[in-house]
This record gives sequence, structure tokens and C-alpha cells, in this order.
Amino acid sequence: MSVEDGIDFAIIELLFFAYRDFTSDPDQILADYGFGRAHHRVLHFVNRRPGLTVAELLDVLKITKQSLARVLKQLIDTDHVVQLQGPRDRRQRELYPTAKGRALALALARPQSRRIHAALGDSGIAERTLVERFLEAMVNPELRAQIDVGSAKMSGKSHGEH
Amino acid sequence: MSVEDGIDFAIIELLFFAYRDFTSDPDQILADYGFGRAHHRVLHFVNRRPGLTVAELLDVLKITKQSLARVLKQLIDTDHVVQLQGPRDRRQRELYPTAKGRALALALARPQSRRIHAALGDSGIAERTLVERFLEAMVNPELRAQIDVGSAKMSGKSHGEH
DNA sequence: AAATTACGTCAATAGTACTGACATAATCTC
DNA sequence: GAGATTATGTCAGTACTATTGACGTAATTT
Repeated sequence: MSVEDGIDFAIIELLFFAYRDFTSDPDQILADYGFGRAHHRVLHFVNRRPGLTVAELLDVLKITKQSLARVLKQLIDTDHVVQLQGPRDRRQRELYPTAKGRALALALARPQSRRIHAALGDSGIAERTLVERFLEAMVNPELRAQIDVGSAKMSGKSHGEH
Repeated sequence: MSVEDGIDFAIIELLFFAYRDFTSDPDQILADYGFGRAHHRVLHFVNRRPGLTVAELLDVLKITKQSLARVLKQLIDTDHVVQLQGPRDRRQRELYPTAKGRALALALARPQSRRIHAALGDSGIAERTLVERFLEAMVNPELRAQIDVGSAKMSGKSHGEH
């Protein structure tokens, strides 16, 4: 079996290899911009959750304010992200992607999406929800609220307020 | 749909969250040893492929010799890994885990394996091979030779060699 | 004998992360 | 309204992981 000593080495290793190559696609593109993976992650979530605050972003990325600072500043300086004062609470800064930012986020996501699509096809998995369910179950239960898979989760009506 | 602009944002994001939490388990343990993720990766592969050479390890990890050097040296100095002169080619150094190294590799793998097991259960996926097939398909084709899932690949009846 | 290979090491640099401390402005609480 | 708390920004110092380039040694190949 692929399980030795009761340890599932097979999937542990496959996750490493899959993630290694999954991140290698955007890395190529990022290098042209002088950006790294940290920029990618920030841009991705700003694009996916426009209007999210700095505090929310820190919580999703699980990094510190100081780590975010440099990366976010560069994205703002290069006109990929803008900050707007929060409407309800003026201390907050809501983060939005610019058109340029959305374009880059899309360019970075494209090869990753292609890889996923090909993998779903190659592996002959009819039900994409199987993969989604497994990956979601891998996330810490108390952090699953961070996931926003669109209608995938509460398909049908209202994936309303969090 | 979870697919916007033809991009599979759902699985892209789920991979990020799943991997983030998947690596957080061993990170806790590694901190006690003054080790980081790089040590984990090296120890993992030395444990899984005892006798592998430095060049092979570099190829699997996709890092440079210089990056490996410090990490490997620390693992050797702390008696987690030993180097033996290659039997056929005495220039090569075959890497083996010590008992101590195997114990640590196992301790690091345990929580990850538990998480995977729980996720397979929670997501109600009867066929673990579905997940394995998807993850394997995510790896660059030319690098799939690096994967050694033990008997998992040829288990029972053939979904045989690619 | 000369070229190549496998490995080790030195120096310099970059990207991402951390802790701790401090500042400012806005909001909340009493 | 005064004071506490919150959201954000910033400075200083440090750690880990990674890079490129260069050089050395021993073993193997040509």
C-alpha cells in the first residue's frame, strides 16, 4: 500500500509536487514585473474580494502587517491596487484592483486554471465537486469561512453576507 | 458558477487554502528544532528515497546546490541524515536518514496524514485514487517520473503505466 | 593527459517573513 | 468630552530560504 507506518505518504508527496508545479506557472510571469509570490497572493485576493480591508487581507494570508506593507505598497505604487477610505469606518482602507491589476490577476490565473482544467480531464474525474470537497476539507474548519467559492457552496439561493 | 472569465478561481483558491493549512501542522514542530520548511522537505525525501544522491535531491526539490547546502549540513550536524560514499561512483554522496531522522520525518508526516485522512472521510470520497489521480495530473508531465507513490500506482488492477 | 562530473564552499544579494515599538487618525465607551 | 480602543502605517532589527557567480577537489570518462 501507499500507506506505510499508517502514514499517507503518497498524498503528502503528491500535494508537494502538485503545488510546486502549480505555483511555477505564475512565477514566470511575476518575474517580468519584478514581483514575487507575495504580490501574487495579495493581488489575487484583492481581485477576488474587491473592497476587502487590510485587516481582512492579513487574516486570509496569515501574515503580519509588516510583511504585507512592502508588497502592498509596491502594488499601489505600480497602479495595480488602489485604497479607498472605508465608507462606514473611515479608519479602514478598502482595497480594489485597478483595470491594470485585474488584467495581471487574470494573466496569472490563466495558466493555473489551464493546468487544473487539464488535470481534471486527464484524471477522468467527472465530478469536479469531488476535488473541491476534498480540498475544502483539508482547510482548518475554523478557517473555512474564508473560502468563498461563489455559488459552489450554497448553490441555489443567496451566498449572501458572511 | 465558480468559473468566471473562464478561470477556475474556485480550485485555484482552494489549493492555496488547503496547502496553507497543510504546511502549518509540521511548521509548529519544526520550530522546536530550529528548522524550517526547507529542512522538512529535505528530510522527507531522504527518508522516502534512502540512498538518493545530492544531484537527485536537487532535481526533486528544484532548488540550487547552494540553497541545499546549509539545510543539508544542519541535518547532518544534528544527526538526522548521514552521507555515504556512492558504491558505484565514489564522487556521489548517498543520503540516508538516521533513526533520529526517520523519527522526525514520521512525526512531521503524522499530522499531515491525519489531516488527509480526515479530509477524505469528511468529503465522503470513497475512492482515494480519485484524489491521487487529480494531484498527479497537476504535476508537469516530464516531472511525473519523480513521483514514487509506491505500489499505489500499480495497485490491484492497473490504471497502469502512463 | 585532458575534459567532464559530483560535490562542497565562499561571497554577495534578494524576497518573504518575523517581533517589537511607536505614530496617527477615527471610533467607541463611560 | 476625555480616555480607551481600533485600523492602519512605519521604523528598526533579524531570520530563513532562495538566487547567481566563482572556485576547488576528487573521481570518472574520453
